[in-house]
Amino acid sequence: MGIQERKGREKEQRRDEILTAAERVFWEKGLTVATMDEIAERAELGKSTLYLYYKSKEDLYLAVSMRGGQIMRRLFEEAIGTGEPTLKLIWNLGEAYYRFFREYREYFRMFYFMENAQVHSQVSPEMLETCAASDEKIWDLVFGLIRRGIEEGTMRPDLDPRQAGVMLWSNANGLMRQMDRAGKYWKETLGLDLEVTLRMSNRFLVLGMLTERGRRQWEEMNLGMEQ
Amino acid sequence: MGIQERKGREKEQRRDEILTAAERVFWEKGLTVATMDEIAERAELGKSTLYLYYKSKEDLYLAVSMRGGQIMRRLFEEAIGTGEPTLKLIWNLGEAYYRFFREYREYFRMFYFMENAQVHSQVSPEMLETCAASDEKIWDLVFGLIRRGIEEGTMRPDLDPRQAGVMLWSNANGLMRQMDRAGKYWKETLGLDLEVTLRMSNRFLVLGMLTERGRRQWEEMNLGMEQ
Amino acid sequence: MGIQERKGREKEQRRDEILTAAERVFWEKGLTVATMDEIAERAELGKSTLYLYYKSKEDLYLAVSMRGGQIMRRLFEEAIGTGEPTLKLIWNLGEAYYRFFREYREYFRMFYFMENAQVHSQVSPEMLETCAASDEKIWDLVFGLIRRGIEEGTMRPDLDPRQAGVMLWSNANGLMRQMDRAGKYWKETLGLDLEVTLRMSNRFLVLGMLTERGRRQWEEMNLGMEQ
Amino acid sequence: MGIQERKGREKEQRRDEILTAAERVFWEKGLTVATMDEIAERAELGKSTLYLYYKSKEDLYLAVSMRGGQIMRRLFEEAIGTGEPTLKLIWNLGEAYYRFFREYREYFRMFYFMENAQVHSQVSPEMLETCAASDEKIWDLVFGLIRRGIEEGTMRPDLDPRQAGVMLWSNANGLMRQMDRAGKYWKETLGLDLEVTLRMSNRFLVLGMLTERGRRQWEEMNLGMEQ
DNA sequence: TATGAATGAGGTTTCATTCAT
DNA sequence: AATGAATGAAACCTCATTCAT
Repeated sequence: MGIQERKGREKEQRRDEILTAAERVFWEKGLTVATMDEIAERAELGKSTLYLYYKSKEDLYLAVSMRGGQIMRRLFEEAIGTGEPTLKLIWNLGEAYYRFFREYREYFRMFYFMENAQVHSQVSPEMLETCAASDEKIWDLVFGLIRRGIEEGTMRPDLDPRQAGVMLWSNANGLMRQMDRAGKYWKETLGLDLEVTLRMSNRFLVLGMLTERGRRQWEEMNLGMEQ
Repeated sequence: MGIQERKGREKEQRRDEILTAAERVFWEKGLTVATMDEIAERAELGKSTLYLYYKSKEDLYLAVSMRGGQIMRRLFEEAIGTGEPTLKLIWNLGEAYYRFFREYREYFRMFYFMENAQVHSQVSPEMLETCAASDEKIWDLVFGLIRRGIEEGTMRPDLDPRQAGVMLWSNANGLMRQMDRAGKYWKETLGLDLEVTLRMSNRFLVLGMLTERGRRQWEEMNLGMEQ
Repeated sequence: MGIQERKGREKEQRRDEILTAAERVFWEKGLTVATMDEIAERAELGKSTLYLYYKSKEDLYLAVSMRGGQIMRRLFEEAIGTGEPTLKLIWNLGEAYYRFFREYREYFRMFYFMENAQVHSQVSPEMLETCAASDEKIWDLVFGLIRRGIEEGTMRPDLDPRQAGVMLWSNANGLMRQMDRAGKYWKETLGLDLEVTLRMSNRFLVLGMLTERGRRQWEEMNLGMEQ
Repeated sequence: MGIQERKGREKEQRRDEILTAAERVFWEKGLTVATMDEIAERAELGKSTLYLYYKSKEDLYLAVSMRGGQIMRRLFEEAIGTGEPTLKLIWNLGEAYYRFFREYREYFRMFYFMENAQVHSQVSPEMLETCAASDEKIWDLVFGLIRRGIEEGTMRPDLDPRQAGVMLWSNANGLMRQMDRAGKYWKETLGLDLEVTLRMSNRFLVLGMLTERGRRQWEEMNLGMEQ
């Protein structure tokens, strides 16, 4: 039994080492250019050993991605676990996503991959499912929060919580993509700080979702107006 | 003289045939999986002939992409050339982008590619420049429109036109990505039509940008409330 | 008739222009790396036009080579047309070859090509024949000279003129190849001037071919001892 | 331990098999015309396997070449290891080179390749170095022998051993090239056996290098006069 | 469990040459 | 005579993946 356990631990640890090696390579080269050879070398393992742990390069890529997903979820949970009013928590959530974007940019970029349906074919179904599950948990955090806002009467009762959630999320996402790709250009050539833009758009959207009471509460908190 | 012209026309036509063949293959397989072999076969040309017209697979991909860019620009120009009030034109622009998304989905997807900096290295500088120029023209349409709104006093004077532009564009983009990737899931599993969400978020954002006068005008037009 | 002539002249001139263009490209890149495209561009002609004048790249290469052959023959003829004693003329011939090596190195190098029988297959029979004819003329110069030496009693009567000729020629050739490939190395690293070596070996060979009378005459002329 | 060893042996053997297959193809087709495809097929290996062992076609070519170099060195060492007088050994060396030419003609031809600087660019630096080292060892054999002759007073003291060496080598080389390319022509059309010429020229050169004492010793041995 | 070795399937690109005009 | 366009054949090389040990 003890042996079983140790073996299990060791195996888990080995998986982790592989992920760490893969991470670096994927971050440097991207999915296409990265090679299993290089990952194996960086992991100080035989190339074929990688296949004992992950079924394909794409699977491995997704596994690394999911590390990012976990970090994101942790940030989200911290952001909404402060005991502050619901509207503030919603704001916090946006800020947490933005922080994830700033501090874990590489993971953020890896998420692009999921958007390319054509590559999904290379991924094992199990991995896809694991991903979907992870995704769902995050969405649930968001949905739950908005549902709470509706229940307490600060958010409009005609709002579908999921609609509101996807709206906020997609908006933030779209802008951060823009920042990632061309933020430098916007700032240096056009003199425009997209970070401000991001907060502003977020505020506009939230305002659209609030009841009169919510609006008053929001203005008291003065969110997204600093700077 | 006549000969010269005809030759020129024929060459242009041949370029077009190649694009059309490439289009299909790229749409079916995606950039990575598509092969020049298959494109050549579909174009009923020798593979090497392709290289007479386009320097690399990536170049060809971008050339196809730019067909989409041109369509988009045409749609945009139509949308804002109706002589309607500025706010309505802004709305039209969003609708035009959504129409592009619905009717030219494949082109929309090709734009993903531009976001992947790692592949840029394979593209010829000339092609990149052409792309950038095309991009700029589209942005200018958007910026100009918002600037007009500010000048006529329907949009808030403290607004930076470019900030407003990128806000609207990124939001729409983010949501449409979501729709593309998982729209079916949202609709069939969650019963949520993201098209409605898209219009709603767009309306919220615009509302945030309007002056009091603009808001009244907007409400009269009742935009984004149908359905 | 006049027209015929002019056409002929023009055609000859065009052939020459092509040769000149090809020359440069071959000298810069070598046979393998040079491309017909580049040659055509340098000649300011369409690529297919080249094929009107030369059947293949290899043919063209040989045609350029033969320009070198003609130069060599001219040098040889000058060298033995001075009216000096036969032994001096033999020496002159060696010097002429060496001069060709120094001043027309690129042509010298092109001759390597002939040694590679495997490439001969790509050459048209006519071109090969032309080459052989050119070769023969040069050999005849050499043979004739030695024959004269034998007849006048300065060279050993038991010598086969052709044997003596090929001996002198191959020896010089072998050393000049060495110089061409690694002359710098011999000089700079080993401090050895292969030019001296070349003259010395030539002298040794000639001495071996002389009769007693020839030897006296040779010593009077003091050839290959300077420096 | 046993396993390690066996694996090492097997790998070495595989390298050898590849060399043998490559050898045949290169000999038949020459470097340019030979293809890795054909070599792989002849080796009954996947084409990619070749690249596991050799970095490029040129590298593989050189590796085959070096087999020839090793054979040559072995012949040379045998030739000078007989305990005979130095002058005889020098003669032996020439004979050994000629024997190499006759019996390992294909390798001899491969050496042409080294003279083509343009192809060097395709070769890995390691391979070039290995080649250079192999070359040097052979030259050292030759130089050492002549140095010995000078020391013992049979060869002229004013002679530079390296000069003498390159002289003998280049002369032999030049003639053998002639034989290789056109030996048949000389023999059948002109009735001249270049083998005799080779020995004669060699004798003439050596004679030029000898002291009076050396000359007497040489004549006693009657070298190069047989037949 | 770990891996070295092997490979198959295909990748893009090049270029001498031909053909229709 | 001249050429632009087209191409076929092949070239080298890569890499994810599998297999025998």
